[in-house]
Amino acid sequence: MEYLNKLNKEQRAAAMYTEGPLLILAGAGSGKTSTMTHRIVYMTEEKGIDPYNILAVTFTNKAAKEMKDRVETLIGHGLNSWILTFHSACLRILRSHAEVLGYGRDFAVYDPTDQKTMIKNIIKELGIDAKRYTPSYFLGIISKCKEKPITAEEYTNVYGDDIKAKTVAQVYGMYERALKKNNAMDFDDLLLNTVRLFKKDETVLLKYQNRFRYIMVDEYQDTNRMQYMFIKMLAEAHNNICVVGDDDQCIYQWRGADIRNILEFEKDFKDVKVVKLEQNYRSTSNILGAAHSVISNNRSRKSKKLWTDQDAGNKIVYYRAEDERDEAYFIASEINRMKSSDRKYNDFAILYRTNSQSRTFEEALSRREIPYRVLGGLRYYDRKEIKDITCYLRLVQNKADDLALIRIINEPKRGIGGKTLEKLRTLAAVRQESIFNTLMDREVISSFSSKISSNIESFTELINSYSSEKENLRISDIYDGLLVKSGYLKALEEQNTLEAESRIENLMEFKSVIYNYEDEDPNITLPEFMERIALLAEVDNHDAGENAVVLMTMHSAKGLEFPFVFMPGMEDGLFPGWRAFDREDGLEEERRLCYVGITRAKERLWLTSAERRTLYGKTDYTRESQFLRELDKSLIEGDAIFEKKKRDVGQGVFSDGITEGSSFKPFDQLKYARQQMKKNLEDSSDDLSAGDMVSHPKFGEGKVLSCDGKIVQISFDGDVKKLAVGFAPLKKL
DNA sequence: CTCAACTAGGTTTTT
DNA sequence: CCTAGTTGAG
Repeated sequence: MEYLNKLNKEQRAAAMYTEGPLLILAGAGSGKTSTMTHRIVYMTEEKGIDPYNILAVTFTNKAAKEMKDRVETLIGHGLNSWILTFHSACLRILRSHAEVLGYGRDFAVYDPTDQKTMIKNIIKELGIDAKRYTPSYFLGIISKCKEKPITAEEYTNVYGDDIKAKTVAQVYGMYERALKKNNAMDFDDLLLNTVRLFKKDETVLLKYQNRFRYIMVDEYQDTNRMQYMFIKMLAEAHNNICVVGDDDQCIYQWRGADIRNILEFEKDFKDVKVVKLEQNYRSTSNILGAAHSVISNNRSRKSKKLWTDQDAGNKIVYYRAEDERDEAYFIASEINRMKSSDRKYNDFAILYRTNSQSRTFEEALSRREIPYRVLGGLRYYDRKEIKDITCYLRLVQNKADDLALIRIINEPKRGIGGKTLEKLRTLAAVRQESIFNTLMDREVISSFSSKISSNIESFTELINSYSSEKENLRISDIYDGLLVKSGYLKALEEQNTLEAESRIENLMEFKSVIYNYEDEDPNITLPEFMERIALLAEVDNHDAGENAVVLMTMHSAKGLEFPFVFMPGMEDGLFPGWRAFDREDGLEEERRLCYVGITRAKERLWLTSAERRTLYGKTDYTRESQFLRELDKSLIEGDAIFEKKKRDVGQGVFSDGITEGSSFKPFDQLKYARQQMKKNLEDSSDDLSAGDMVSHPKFGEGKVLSCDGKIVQISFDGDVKKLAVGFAPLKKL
């Protein structure tokens, strides 16, 4: 019980209240995670609750991982509770019961890019005027529907049956059918289908109700309707549900988060115990005061007031820059200045409203050779090259994935262009089979010119050889092999541009991600790996130990903290964003976001804005953010010090002597990784004959039994494996 | 079929 | 400003 002494009175009360519904209203920095982890420890260690019966859901993988790690550190061993994100919890459940809903067990998860591609196809197919209806228009509506939920059939009943609604309903319907046909679910489906599953098959629901007798939900203020139903259905049986949240930090309403979930929790469940955590352990009182002066302009909020016993600390710095470059250079030099006093780079964070703001900062930071890390924005697998290679992997795993095939069949260029592909698609549609299957038909292939048909053949051969070997190969070897043998890497190298170089770099980085997974679980299979990737946001990759300044949106920063925080772009129209005024509650949500941003800071906070800002190629004069006007002025240190110094001294030279154009080389892992990859593949010798001794990275040493030039049979300790010559990573001994 | 040159449209935030 | 998509010349 000693470990509970680290908690304050309220925290302890929350941790020890294990039976019945519990609402923890936890202000920013009030030790929420600590309370939750101790609660789990208390339940398992003191109350004798089997960890197997505990379910804890979070929004991000990062939060889930952190909670799990912290519990395991406290108890000193692993535990078999489910501590997962909503989406991965649903995915896990669906994997075991998908057939109840008519899906195959190995259904794919489609990410937003896939969704967009599908909608584009449908728009084309229906001949819809692409100028009036964009893919994102449909996707937005569809996603909203799935949150309610409203099916495609119900759509016109709800929204009338004018042309517009009919079009939407039609697209929605086709989208759903296409998903089903591809045996795929989108992110919304994961939740929706789990709830459907629970409704459809009571034994399944009972099974999980019976397992999860104790349920915890993090960031409850951000749950949407489906997430609420998911939790509610599971919790109904035992009623041991603990939700943690802060209505002031609800920043996902635009995405369907329903703030009523937390405001009405006390009505939803009977005899709710409420605990308020109001002592902030994170920030100085100046920072807290600033946060409070902003958020108190919101009308609809549960009453609570954070307090701290920390000192006032430094005042908040506000700097009004000339333009966004000046803003970035100011921040970069402030980091330099602070850094000298034995601080590490990862003590600094730059939190902005929109991802597009990151560019200027990247420039300014690299010019000063300040290491930085941009999180979010284009996610890893949204980048073209990552998406491409992922599609190769997807196709290897599941040859029926038409979406993946279409994307890569001519990437890199192998002379299979639009015309050819169109023929193949219609043919496959007529024959009601996957495109890949159609490609395997010799008759079909021979109907094309000899050049095209041989191209097709080598493509199918490439996929097939890895597909048949996928059980034997490590993911990293499949990855290397595909990159090299598809010619993808070569095509990039031949471009010989800076851009191609950075693409290669990204591919190498992706490879190190693969290595990490393999290190954690040497037996990880391709499907397992793909699954983890699908639900991974880049923020989850944030390594707090890396000595680099962190750049991300305020949204992504929720749940994190930094000693020094910069919030640039404090201008009306940017923050709060102009779009905030479309929605009734939009401004309040922006204000909550501002609150979240400010409360990330532990010691010092800088706010900046620019007089002129170039956005989408247009330069405009700006007005200082209304949030600045709301801030308690007595907490701000003026910008007097900076006003007099012109930061731009002459052409391209900045006041601290850094010259424009001095290039910045990040690091040269890249060359090394590429050499290794090539070497790895060259090792896979193709001139093997019976009797040779070889070594395989996964199976160890073995003896070649036979080799016909295509397939080699090797005995590893009596275990005979068939491997494809030229593809398996074999080393002749 | 590919490549280059051009145009139009779009940007909030994310699992 | 950037990207994705289109068009026209090889």
